[in-house]
Amino acid sequence: MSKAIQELTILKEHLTKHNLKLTRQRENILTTFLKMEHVTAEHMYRLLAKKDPHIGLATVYRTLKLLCEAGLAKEHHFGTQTQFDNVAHKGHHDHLICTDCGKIVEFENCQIERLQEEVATRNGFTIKTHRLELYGLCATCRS
Amino acid sequence: MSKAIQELTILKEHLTKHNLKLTRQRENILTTFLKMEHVTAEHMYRLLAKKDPHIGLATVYRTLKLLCEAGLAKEHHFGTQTQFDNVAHKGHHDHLICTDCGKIVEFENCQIERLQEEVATRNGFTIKTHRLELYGLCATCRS
DNA sequence: CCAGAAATTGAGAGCATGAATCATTATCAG
DNA sequence: CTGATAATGATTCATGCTCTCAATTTCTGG
Ligand SMILES: [Mn+2]
Ligand SMILES: [Mn+2]
Ligand SMILES: [Zn+2]
Ligand SMILES: [Zn+2]
Repeated sequence: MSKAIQELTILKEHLTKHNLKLTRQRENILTTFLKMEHVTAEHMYRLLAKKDPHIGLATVYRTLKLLCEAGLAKEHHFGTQTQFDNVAHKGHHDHLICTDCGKIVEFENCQIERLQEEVATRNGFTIKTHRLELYGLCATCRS
Repeated sequence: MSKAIQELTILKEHLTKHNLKLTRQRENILTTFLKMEHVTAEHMYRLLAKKDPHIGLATVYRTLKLLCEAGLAKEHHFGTQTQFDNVAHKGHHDHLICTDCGKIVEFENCQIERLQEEVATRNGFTIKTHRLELYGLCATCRS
């Protein structure tokens, strides 16, 4: 089973479970979404408008939110931009962001995660989510 | 020298250095700002409006930005809210945020900071800033 | 294969935050 | 004081996203 089909299956199951319908727009948005790592709603809208000039911006926003609910996407707020992250085949990770060229590198560091838990426990908190973003210059932009 | 006077001095020096003027509004905003740890522009606006109903919202935004430039405040984006943090007497710190009651706890963990540097170096990045926020439930809201 | 209930769509209005505009007012150096 | 210059505040604008609603599409089950 190819990855794209597997993700379409996940979406279909989510739709069925919530009495929602599979539409041409939802399929198109998923297909385009799966081709990239991170994408903004506006960017997706412009990509889709090339194929279907009548796609609505509201539909793009609604569907990206739907993909989050189905567990296929994850929303990240980097600076002023809201990026949707293709997470179906990824575990948890945080991000390094180049403030010059916008390059995004994903990383995972379980030592940091463990220390976060420690901090929370020490303060009587139970962590539900966290957000760790490192902003700076990538190797290319530094030189 | 009291803390409030010390901070007024810092602001005055910043103003002089940049050919800016000390106004009644700027003094009032600083005075109110120094009384709290974290505040939003809207909240500050409502507090000030009690004393001076003619204060402009734009002035509040402009002055909070000015306080950031003078090093007295630091802007944080928590969820959808933008909080201004009274940092004159604090070093760098990150935040634990209760998603139920909104409580904010500050912490500092140099082990995490060091690991962040390591991650960046390993990926060829030079960190300029970072953002670490832990969201969850505080002890009170958990029970 | 329908018919019809229910969900979805897209155009545009609405909303929230924050920044720009600009005529009027306040500051402050000389 | 006075004049150059900066600041203010009412308002409009910009951005990013959500809501509204009439028209359309989906899809179930007879
Ligand atoms: Mn990612
Ligand atoms: Mn703080
Ligand atoms: Zn770069
Ligand atoms: Zn709480």
